[in-house]
Amino acid sequence: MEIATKYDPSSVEDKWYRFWMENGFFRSVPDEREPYCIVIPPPNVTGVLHMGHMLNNTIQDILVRRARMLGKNACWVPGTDHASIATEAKVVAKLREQGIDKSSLSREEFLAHAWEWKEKHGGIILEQLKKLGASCDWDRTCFTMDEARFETVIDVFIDLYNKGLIYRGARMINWDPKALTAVSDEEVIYKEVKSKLYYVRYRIEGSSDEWITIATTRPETILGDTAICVHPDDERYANLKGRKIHVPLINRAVPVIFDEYVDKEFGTGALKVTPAHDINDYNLGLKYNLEVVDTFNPDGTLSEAAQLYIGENRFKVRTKIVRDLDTAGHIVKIEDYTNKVGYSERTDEIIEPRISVQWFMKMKELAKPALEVVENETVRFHPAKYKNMYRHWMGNVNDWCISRQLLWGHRIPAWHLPDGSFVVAKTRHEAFELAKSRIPDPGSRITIDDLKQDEDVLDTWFSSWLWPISVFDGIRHPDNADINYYYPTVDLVTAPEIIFFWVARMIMAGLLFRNEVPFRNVYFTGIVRDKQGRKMSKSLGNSPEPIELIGKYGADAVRMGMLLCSPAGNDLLYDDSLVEQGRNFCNKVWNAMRLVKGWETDPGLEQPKSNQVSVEWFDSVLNTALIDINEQFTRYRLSEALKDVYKLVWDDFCSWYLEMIKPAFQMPVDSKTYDATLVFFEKLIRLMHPFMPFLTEEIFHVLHNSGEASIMQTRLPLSGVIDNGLISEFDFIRQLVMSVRAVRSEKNIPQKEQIPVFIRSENNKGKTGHFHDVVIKLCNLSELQYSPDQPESSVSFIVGTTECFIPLLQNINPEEEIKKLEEEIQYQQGFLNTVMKKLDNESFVNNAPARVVDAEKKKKADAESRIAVLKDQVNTLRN
RNA sequence: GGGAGCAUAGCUCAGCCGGUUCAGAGCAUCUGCCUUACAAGCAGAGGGUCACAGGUUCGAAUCCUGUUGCUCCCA
Repeated sequence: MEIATKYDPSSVEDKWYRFWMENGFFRSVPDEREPYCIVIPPPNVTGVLHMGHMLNNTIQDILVRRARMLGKNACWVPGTDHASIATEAKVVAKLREQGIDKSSLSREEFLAHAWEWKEKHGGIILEQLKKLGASCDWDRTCFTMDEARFETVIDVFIDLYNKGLIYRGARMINWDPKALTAVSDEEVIYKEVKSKLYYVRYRIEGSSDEWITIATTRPETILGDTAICVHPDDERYANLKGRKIHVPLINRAVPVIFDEYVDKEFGTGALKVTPAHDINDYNLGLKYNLEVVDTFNPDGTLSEAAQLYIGENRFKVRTKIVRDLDTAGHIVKIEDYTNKVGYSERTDEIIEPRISVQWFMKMKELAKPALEVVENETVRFHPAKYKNMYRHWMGNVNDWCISRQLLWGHRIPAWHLPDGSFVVAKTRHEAFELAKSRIPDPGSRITIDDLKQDEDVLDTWFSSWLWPISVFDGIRHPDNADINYYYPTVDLVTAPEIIFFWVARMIMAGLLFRNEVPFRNVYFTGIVRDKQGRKMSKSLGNSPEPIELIGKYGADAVRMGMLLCSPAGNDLLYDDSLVEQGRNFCNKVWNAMRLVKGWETDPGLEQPKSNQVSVEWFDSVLNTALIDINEQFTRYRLSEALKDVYKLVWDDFCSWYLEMIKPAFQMPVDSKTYDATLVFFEKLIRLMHPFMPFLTEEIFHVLHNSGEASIMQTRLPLSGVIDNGLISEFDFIRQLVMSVRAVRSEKNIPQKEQIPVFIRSENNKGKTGHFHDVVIKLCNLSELQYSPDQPESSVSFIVGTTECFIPLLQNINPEEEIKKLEEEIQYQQGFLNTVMKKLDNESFVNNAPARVVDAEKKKKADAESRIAVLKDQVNTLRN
């Protein structure tokens, strides 16, 4: 059979993915095995796969496939998130393209469009994950707004409301004037912007020319001022007690209040107070019972209450009011100023603090136990440094604003009554019954049609936080077989930026509803950046298209590339060269298979000693590596694990082992060695399978025509006996071989040309042992002999403390050799000096552990003997 | 303003509790090879005052303090 010299992923990947799906290898149902479960961080239905998903899902797939091959019942639950703001924005944009205005549609009509959009685009990202090789149990695919999840969310809302954890109230919230909705604190991104600090003077009541100057970055909110605040200890303003101040342009008289909140050093030390438009001012307003004048409309234009500039955009008004203030003689000066301004994560609009009636969830009580389980490592973070961040946040949580003024989402199950009160219930009917029961006078005339359901929907994270429970329907059916078996899940793989949005809240939900954490480990991936360290973004155009990348290099190569350079929690600077490295590795493995597959065996051939020892050696190397790699996994150092695999396969297996046992051209190999090699190869591809599922499945089948079996069904190789003596014996051989090669390279001796090597030995006893023939083969030697003397006209080198020679007829320049030797002597002498310095130091000898002192003594002896040998060489050359 | 983390080769990083010929790996670079598995390859080579300054110690990349620079989170 002809096998191509290059591995072609495109010809095998779809084939094997179909094979896995058709055989249901990803399917998991509860049984007697130990469960291993991961729930996917559900990507947005609006999303298409980006590099962050690639990294994240590669890691999950590696963990799941590994668990499966450890004999666990592995279950990876996929799904998508309805992403209310993002999806609604997309649907609105699409409708606009069709000339349809959102406001012209009823709620039901809009939702019909949204669902249509979801059905059409919602599955794309999951199909893309399949290209990556994701081994999700697709039969379990969930959507945060499918029937079970929807009902779950509503049930939870009602439950928490009844428990008093959810309340409705007027609070200052972050308002997105573009999306026309409240957003949570976590959805506000603070950016540093260059702006101006305006010094504006306000006239003091009862005088014609007494003024107080305040500094503000937001002059357009002046119309909403209801107080001036100064520090109680500020002598400059002590005379203002009991006086009133006139707000410019509208001449509203407002009080002066004295509060330590004011920073005397900032600006003029006097602060204008606008309770409707600043969170700190709002708090001052509460404290001093100030009037609240809301001068903005929801869309960020000025309202009637502003009296001036009504209907105009807030930033246009800023320019205008500054001009008008100046004209009226109120502007004292304007300074450049840099401050931080909050932007909406979704729309990039500047957030407007706004007082509005919203739904909130109390967080303090929930935060405490959720912090506790991370502190005591019931939930472990990888890397652990995120514990600090988590602790800090959990100690300072505010109540969670869970209502959004959107249509796409879980509509809040609250029903408003004509008298302004409301009831919370699942259906209109239940709400009606509840409302009736609450009204003391049964004769009061409300009808079921008087109930009006709350217009708001819930924050998207209000469904996500239930995800590890809701995917198993554990809220509606708390005792079902799935939830009992799979919950708590084992690992969660996610980005550190959603540690509070999502991770913390899932932990709270888990403890609240199941009295058990949702997962044992959280693996935080880094952010995928470009080579210059910039975030990947559409606007920069610096993100490769993942599907194209897979098409070009193969899924296995991309997976490897993603992982190779991304230790947990570190950002990954993406570069195509990483994926190329992955592809090259695939090809290397492919060609190793071609080599082994091409060998003929001869049953009559006895196994040479050198092959036997090579097999024993690699067996020990492999067993050592298996332990190391397993250790890397238990520490969640996946990137390191992959590097170890890479070295084991490329260096130890291909570069050394295969070269050691490789038969001469068109010669057969003995069957013992051949069989051992096949066993090694199979162990290696099993070990590699979680990282590179497609290539390993292909090789698995090429190696033994496996038919309907899959490598997925096999177990990871287990470590066996390790002969450390043999390993260190080979370390000497490796150095010897490398030294001979170095001489060849230096002296321009072609690899084809056979050369002799002599090893100095007084008693003709060899140091190469069973590897004798291996050395001859790897170095292409005509002979390898032991001799007490140095042959005529030869170059020498030292391996450890052993002197070796290669006789050369030409190419020897004594001067050059002497120079090199003397450089080496100098280096060794320097080394010896540092060792001597330690050994001459009495406190070192007395205080250091014996083992360390002995090591130094050995260093000394070795260095001395090497120097002696080198000096000897120089003398020989001189004569 | 509050908190956290990082600084080691051109790049990305490893180096856990101080001691292995400790200054490492991969990539990149340079040199020589199309050697019958693989040029997506093979062999070899060069490259770092471990940010800076102190301290602890027989001994510091590793522990402590300070300085500088960068990054992230929170307000």
